Amino acid sequence: MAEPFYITTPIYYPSDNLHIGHAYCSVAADTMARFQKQQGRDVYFVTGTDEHGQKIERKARDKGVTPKQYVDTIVEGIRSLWAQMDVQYDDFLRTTDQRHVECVQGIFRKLYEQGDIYKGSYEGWYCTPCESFFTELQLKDGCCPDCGRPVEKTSEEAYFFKLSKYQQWLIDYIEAHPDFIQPPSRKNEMLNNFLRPGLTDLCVSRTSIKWGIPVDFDPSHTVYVWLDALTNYISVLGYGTDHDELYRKYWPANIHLVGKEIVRFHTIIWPIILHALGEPLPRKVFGHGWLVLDGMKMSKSLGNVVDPVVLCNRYGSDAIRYFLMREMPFGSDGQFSYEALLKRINADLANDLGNLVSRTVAMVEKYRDGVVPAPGAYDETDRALIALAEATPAKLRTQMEELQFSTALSELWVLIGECNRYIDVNAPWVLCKTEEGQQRLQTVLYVLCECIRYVGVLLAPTMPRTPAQIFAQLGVTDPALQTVASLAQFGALPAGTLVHKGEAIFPRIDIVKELADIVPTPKAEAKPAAAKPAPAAKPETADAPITIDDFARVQLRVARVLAAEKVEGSDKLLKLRLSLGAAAPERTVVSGIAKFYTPETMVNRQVVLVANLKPAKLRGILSEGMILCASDAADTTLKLVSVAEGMEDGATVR
RNA sequence: CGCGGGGUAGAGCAGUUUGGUAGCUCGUCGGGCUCAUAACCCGGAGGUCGAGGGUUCAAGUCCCUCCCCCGCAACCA
Repeated sequence: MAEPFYITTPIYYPSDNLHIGHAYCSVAADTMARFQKQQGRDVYFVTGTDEHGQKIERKARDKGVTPKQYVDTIVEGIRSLWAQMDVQYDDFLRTTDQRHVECVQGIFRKLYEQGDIYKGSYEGWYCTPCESFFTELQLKDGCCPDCGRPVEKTSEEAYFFKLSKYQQWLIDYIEAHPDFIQPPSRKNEMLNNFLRPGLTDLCVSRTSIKWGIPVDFDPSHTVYVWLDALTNYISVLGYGTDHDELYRKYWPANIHLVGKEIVRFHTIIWPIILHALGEPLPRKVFGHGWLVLDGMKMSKSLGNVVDPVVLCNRYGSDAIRYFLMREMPFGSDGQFSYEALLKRINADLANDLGNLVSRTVAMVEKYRDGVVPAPGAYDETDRALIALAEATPAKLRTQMEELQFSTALSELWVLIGECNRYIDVNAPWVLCKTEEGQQRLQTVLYVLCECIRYVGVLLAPTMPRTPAQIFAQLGVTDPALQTVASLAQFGALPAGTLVHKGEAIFPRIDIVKELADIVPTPKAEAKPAAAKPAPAAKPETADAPITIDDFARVQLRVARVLAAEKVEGSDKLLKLRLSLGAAAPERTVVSGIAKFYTPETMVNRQVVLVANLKPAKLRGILSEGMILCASDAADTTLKLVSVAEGMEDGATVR
């Protein structure tokens, strides 16, 4: 009876298409699921979408569709993304599924009946036009963070979950189970930051939000976020129904894989919910890091999201999966850049792996008519390589159990590297020339083919498609030779196997050309310029003439100031809220003009904005552009650049 | 002193738990090879391990002080 292994990703919020960061998490979960399956475990892997809430309600309204219609479209895209990336889940839970709705209602009722949920009132700030509640902290400058208009203090009836009651229990639990929260640094963060200072009870229902699961015994209330979202991990297993076989088999989960920003909910709220229900806790919550772009988090509003679909179409999902799992240690943040991606593909996949396969298969064809020869007696170099090959599966296992994907892959690449070295040391092209060399040549070719078979098998969890290509070239058709079990002892590959040289499995990419190609969108343009190996341009002096193309790279736009205020703690800076017309998102720009213009005189004025300037933080505020001004040499006078009347907001300046 | 993470070769990172000659990948320079996807193999250059002080025979690694970056503080993986 195989040991069960239950792994989950977070359920993603389908307010928009997913980006490469989401793919990162799902690929990791899928890789782990495939790995465990390969090890013979009975794996259950679940993902899904968290479809309720105000943001989606509003997005749908803007598009003139129902919330369900809206998320249906997005969810379709998500599923096709996972199909494209070979994320092979066993179940996909949508929080709008009837099974989930009933499960959540049942849990809510049970917690209410046992007194862990009680009715109280929720105080917050209400924005009438947006029909939204905000907490004090969410407000921007005391106004609605969405529309910038004033808000009023209101309260509404709401149900609360008694987190505080279980606080001490949870502290004790976390301390007694040091592996529960991974990586360990997150554990301290949770304890020091939230648990020890004390928990406040969690608001679990709202009357002002309609798009959600109704509380069945009090239908004016809608179940609010976390109680809805977190329970997906058990509702998907049929918890609380008559058909809870899956639940009994797979719960508690072996791993909840989550992003670092939601570790808190998964290690505080979720355990307490489960404990209150009398259910066991997941064995491990692993908070992975983020992919950052130019040192900044990816986000829609910054326009720096990377679309995984584009990447997969261009380079194949295996290459993207490999990059994601190899490039950065799991658990900490990692830089994403196109340059790093392309370098990885060339160096590791094309040069090391792909080329190893081609040169080996080519030699078997050239020297042995494509037939894998039988090995003779092994010498020192053979034995060293064989020992390495045989030891590699266990090394990978050790790393994978710790979710160290990157280290695991680098172990595998040690074997690949040694194969390449082995070829050099043994020089088959010399052996083939002499009678005495023939026997040796056979051994060398055999050892190489067998090692490559090892590589193919071990690659499969990370790269589901590549092994098939490798095996096709090697002539390995027997499924039994594609399992980890077949790696127990070196030499399972039968002599006499017929190889087939085919296309390069990872063709080299011309990085310079590709970089110029891949980033044509205006917003993204500024970034890779830095990454590009810029043909050693002499440091241009300010006086050197620029071409019209150089100038065209600067996007100048007319913008209207919606709001202005002084930046606290600075005597030079004004924080401006700008409109580029109704179609474009509003922007915040911090400008050093406070000594010359008061906030009041700025409002409703039209200014000229450098729209594609790389965002920068000034006094902790993200400034998304720059306002043009003229000033004299001594900076004693400064005047805003403006356009003659009658231009609409957002107009281009050139 | 809100909490947490980080500052190691041109770039990106490992090493810090258990102190003992500073390592990996990419780039760069030189050499080798010709089976292979201008690839592969070998070698070199390049670091006062953020700063200062301390403990020690010995500190990137332990202790103290300081500086700088980043994240979090009720819902962006």
